[in-house]
Parts: sequence; C-alpha cells; structure tokens
Amino acid sequence: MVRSDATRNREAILRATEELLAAHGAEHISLDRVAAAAGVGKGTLFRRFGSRTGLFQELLAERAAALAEAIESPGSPLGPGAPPRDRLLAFLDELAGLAERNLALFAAHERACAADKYRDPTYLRWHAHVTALVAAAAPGLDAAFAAHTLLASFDADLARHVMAEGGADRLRASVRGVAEALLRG
Amino acid sequence: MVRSDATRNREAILRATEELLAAHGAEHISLDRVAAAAGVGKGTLFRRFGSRTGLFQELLAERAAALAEAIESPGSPLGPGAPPRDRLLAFLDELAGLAERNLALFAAHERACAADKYRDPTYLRWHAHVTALVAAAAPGLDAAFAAHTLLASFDADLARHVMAEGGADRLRASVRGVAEALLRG
DNA sequence: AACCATGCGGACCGGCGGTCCGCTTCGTTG
DNA sequence: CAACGAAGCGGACCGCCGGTCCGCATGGTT
Repeated sequence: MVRSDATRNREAILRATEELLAAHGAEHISLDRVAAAAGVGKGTLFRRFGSRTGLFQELLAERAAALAEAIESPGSPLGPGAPPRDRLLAFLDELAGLAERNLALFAAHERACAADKYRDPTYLRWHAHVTALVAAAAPGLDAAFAAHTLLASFDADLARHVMAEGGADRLRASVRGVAEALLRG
Repeated sequence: MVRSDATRNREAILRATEELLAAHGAEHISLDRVAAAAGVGKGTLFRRFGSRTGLFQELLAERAAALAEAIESPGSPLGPGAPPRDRLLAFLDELAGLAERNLALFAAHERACAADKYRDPTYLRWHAHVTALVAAAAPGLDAAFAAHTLLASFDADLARHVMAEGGADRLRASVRGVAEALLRG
C-alpha cells in the first residue's frame, strides 16, 4: 500500500538532484536546494532517503543498475563464462565509461559517503566482483586489497584529472595498463 | 619580527589538535574545540592556519618531515643512490608505518582536504617521488597514474580496514604485493 | 461519504567553518 | 622607563547546512 504521491515525489527528487548536479557540479548541492528544485518539502526528502548519504547512494545505484545487470548476464564479455582476466578488464572499461558519464555524481557520492564508503551497496558489489576476478586471475595477490586499489582509479578527482587530458579513453588506457601489469605480475 | 606569543600559540594549537585526535579520533574535531583545548581564540587559529584544511595540512607536514628528509639523504635504502625498485618498496613500507602511527590524522586530513587533495603539498611530494620511481622501474606504465593508485593504498579507511586484521605488517605486505606485481608486469 | 494511516512541508534546531573588529600585548625607539 | 604603533588576540557574530518535528492535507479503503 504505497501511496502514489510518495513514488512521484521520490522520482521528482532524484530528477531534481540530477539536474542540480548537471548544472552546478558536485559542490553547493544542499538538500534545501534539492527539495526546492523538486517542488517538495525537506521532510519529504528525508522520509524518502533518510539522509544525504542515502540520496546519493540511491542515485548511484540507479545509474549503475545496467552495469550490475550486465555483470550477471552470460554472453557479454562482462558476464559469467568469460575468462576472469577478460571479464575484469571489460568491467573496468565499463566503469570508466560510467565514471565519465556521471563524474559529478561520483564526486557528490564520494563526499556524501566518505564517512563509511565501505558500506555503500554499489561499492560493495563492485568490490566483491573485482575481488573474485582478481583472486581467479592473479592468485598470488591479496585480492580484496588489490580490488580496493583498482577501484580507487575511479575516485572522482583522479578520474577528472586524468580525463582532463585525453577523456575517458585516456582513463581506460591508464586503468587497463595498471590492471594488466597487476595480473601479469 | 615574529611575536613570541604567535609562535607559542601556533604550537599550542598543533598540540591540542593532536590531543583531540588521539582522544576522539578524526570525528567531532571542530575548530571551536581545538581552539578551546589550546586555550586560544578561534580568530587566532584562523590567523595561523587560514582554514581547517590548512591546519591539518600543516600537522601532516610536520609528521611527515622525517620521511621527507630520509627520501633525500643518501645512504638509506630510501635515499638517492639505491635502485628505484628498492627505493620505492622501502618508501611504501615507511609510509605504512607513518599511516599506522597517524591513522586519525590521516583520516582527518583526508576529510579536510577532500575538496582538492591533489594540491596538498605533502601529497604532491609523495606523488612526485613515487611517479619518478615508477617511471624508472616500470617504463611501460602511466607512472603518474600508477603513483596515484599506489598512494591510494594509504587511504585512512582502507588502511584501518586492512590493519584491523594484521596491523601495519599486514598493510605493508599487501601494499608490497601490489607494488611488486605492478613493477614486474 | 466518512475515516484514518500515510505522507507532506517548512519552521525550527544545534553546530559548523569562517569573519570582524575593538581591545591587548609585544618589542622597539628615544 | 615611557610611550607608541604594529602585530596579534579572542569571542561574538554570521550564513549555511543536515536533520527533526508535528500540525495538517491527501489518497485509498470500506
């Protein structure tokens, strides 16, 4: 028994957040502004998302949904069945694209989740995935640790810095270079 | 013509910050508290350090001074003269020790400098050092990028997480594993 | 049409980083 | 020692923010 206005408002808030991110970058996005832009009271925002952290976590989860699905569906180089090494490289490639298309969101999400980023559901999913692939492809390493350092490549500031000279392809190439070296070693 | 009370207060503020970090961790360290603990007005704190960011940057610089010196003095495995690979591994080992001894400071510094961490003088020094060594020891890589990912190993949350099971030695081992694999690749 | 759980909104709160300015202190000068 | 100006001090003050609260509106059900 979910009221229709509730889901409508939820959507309005997510869309307003996207608009503000696109318009002003990750900075100066206060929840008052988001609520105002969504045409909604602040209380509504907090009822729906619990906190600033929750809002950006949900928005990131939404943007990452397609990737999450691709990971689990056989057939693509991302999905089960492909050799772990290829799967890992394909996943990192895809993540670079996601970072490029959602740079402001990545930045805002980082800021909002800085307190305990290792509890963010999206990050946890990515980390589990990368850890498993690293463990399969490079048995000598501390896979969980290596996964964290690989994912650190997509830190918003680092990604922006790298993409400033060469765009997402440059980021993809650099990440791939590091990942291949790691797996080879 | 630097007034004596100015330097005395500067010192009092740095020591008070350390005490609060030791007592309460990186959280809940407001500048009001720091000023009060130092027995100093808030205005004084801001005159000395400019901002929250400045305070933690200076404190980190102080704690990192010995390491900065070791890097440049010949003779030790850290210093010029040693083979780049050994120098890099020795440096990362040392950084793990620094992270262990200053975990709360690392965390507070990260939070305070999150906005533009790539302008922090200490980070820049470390990054330049690691980049040069990576470039010398693994010519195929994007050295600057690899340096960022290596330094990401010392993210306070990651370091805490890893050290929770095995202490600084575990962190050292994991970092060394990744670094060796990277250089070998 | 009547009822009430669900949800709404925005005034309100505590606390924060940072500023400002009247007052104090230091150290120099004669 | 006296006196003076620059350098420094401190804490009241500001604007903003994340988060809470509660009287009121609304939507779905009977």
